[in-house]
Amino acid sequence: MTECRVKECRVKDRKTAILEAAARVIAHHGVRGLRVEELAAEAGVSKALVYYHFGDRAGLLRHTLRFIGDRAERYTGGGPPGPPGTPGPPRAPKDAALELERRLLLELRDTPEVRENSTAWGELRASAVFEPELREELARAGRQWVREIADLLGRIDPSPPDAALVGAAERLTVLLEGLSTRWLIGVLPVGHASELMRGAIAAEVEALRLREPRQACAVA
Amino acid sequence: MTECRVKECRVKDRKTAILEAAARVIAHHGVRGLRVEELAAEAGVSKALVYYHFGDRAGLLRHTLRFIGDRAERYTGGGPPGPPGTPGPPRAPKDAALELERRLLLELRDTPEVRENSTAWGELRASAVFEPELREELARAGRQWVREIADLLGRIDPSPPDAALVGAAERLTVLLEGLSTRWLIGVLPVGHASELMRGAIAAEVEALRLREPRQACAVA
DNA sequence: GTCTATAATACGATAGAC
DNA sequence: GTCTATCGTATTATAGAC
Repeated sequence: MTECRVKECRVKDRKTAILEAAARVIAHHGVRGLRVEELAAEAGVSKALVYYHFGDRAGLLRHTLRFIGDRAERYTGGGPPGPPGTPGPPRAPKDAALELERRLLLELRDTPEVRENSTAWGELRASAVFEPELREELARAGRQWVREIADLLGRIDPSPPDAALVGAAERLTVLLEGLSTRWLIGVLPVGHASELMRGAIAAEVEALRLREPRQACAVA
Repeated sequence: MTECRVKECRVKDRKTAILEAAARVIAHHGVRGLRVEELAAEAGVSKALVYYHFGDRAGLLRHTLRFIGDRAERYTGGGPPGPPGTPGPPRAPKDAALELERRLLLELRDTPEVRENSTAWGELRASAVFEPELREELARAGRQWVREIADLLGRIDPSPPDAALVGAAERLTVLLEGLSTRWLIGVLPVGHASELMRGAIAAEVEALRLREPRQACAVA
């Protein structure tokens, strides 16, 4: 089904081309602005082919959500989709704390790839309020993303119970989504968003450390 | 222009009726699903009247955003719009910490009013990524909301510099938006969202306290 | 699998009377 | 300020050939 045999991998099957175009169009005009005709033109195929492959508009959105999630999974160099992001250093697992910060800040860089992935993901997430068929995929991606962040937190400080790690991870990932949204809206400069993210990481890590208060002042 | 002279205040001018209907319709079908015809029917007026009062669809959205913000301002019993919420105890300023928690959790209650306001606000916020004319109002509301939370944080602990209070407030309000979104999507039970919010408040308050590390263990 | 052509209609916006 | 009637077109989706 795919013709990808040459080094450059330029020849894609049209189904994939449609999904890539969908991500691009959604990032530029939103889910509401997604016209099947425009999408087809962008992908270089006919309108009818879109319906052939995805049934209807809703099916297209569902597949696009999954596609974006999978793409981010490869891009972040790790497990999760989530509010997807983009390339980054080929994964050098130095200190867990640094890796955690790297992972979370990966989604807050003003590059075309991050913008496109994050904008499209944010749009689809917002649509999910009214399109229940998107929820399962969102929930799945969210869980995976939380799990990964929780594991990184656990590598920084293994003492807290898993529930506490997961709670912190949930807060950090949800905050990231919120920051990303504000950034993309244009009411929050991306640098400020990163700074806030760093602050939250620090606060959460500190809070995890303070779970055993006796220990807190022992060193002092 | 308004006929509101009887105790029940039931007779509203049609412009207001349109805005209320807009909030309702957006909460039920999203900005994407807002059809001017349906809105008019919901408000009990003609389609043409909507255009007369608001010019076009975009103008309608702009005014609706402001309307929802103002309504939340009254509802929360305080200053801010923001990810708007609803009624609550007629504002008993007990302890600042409790007031802070009350304010933030006000937006995470599963009542028809909160759902409607939050859903509509979330939709309009998401739309703002592609409709720049909504940004100014969103930024204004966001600043006001942050200011209020920062002030409450300052009442809990006056020692940190204002920038630190504002940073914490920004994180808390952005997190609230994210939690609200996830709740409304249906991937996060409202009780769990509240729990996460409380955890974040605790972490931020603690982090503010630890800004002067020498002080931290003095009491111990 | 992929295309062209077209059906069917939903939707935003306006004209003009009252 | 408010209505009814209508216009023009943008969009989704399908039919049917290749």
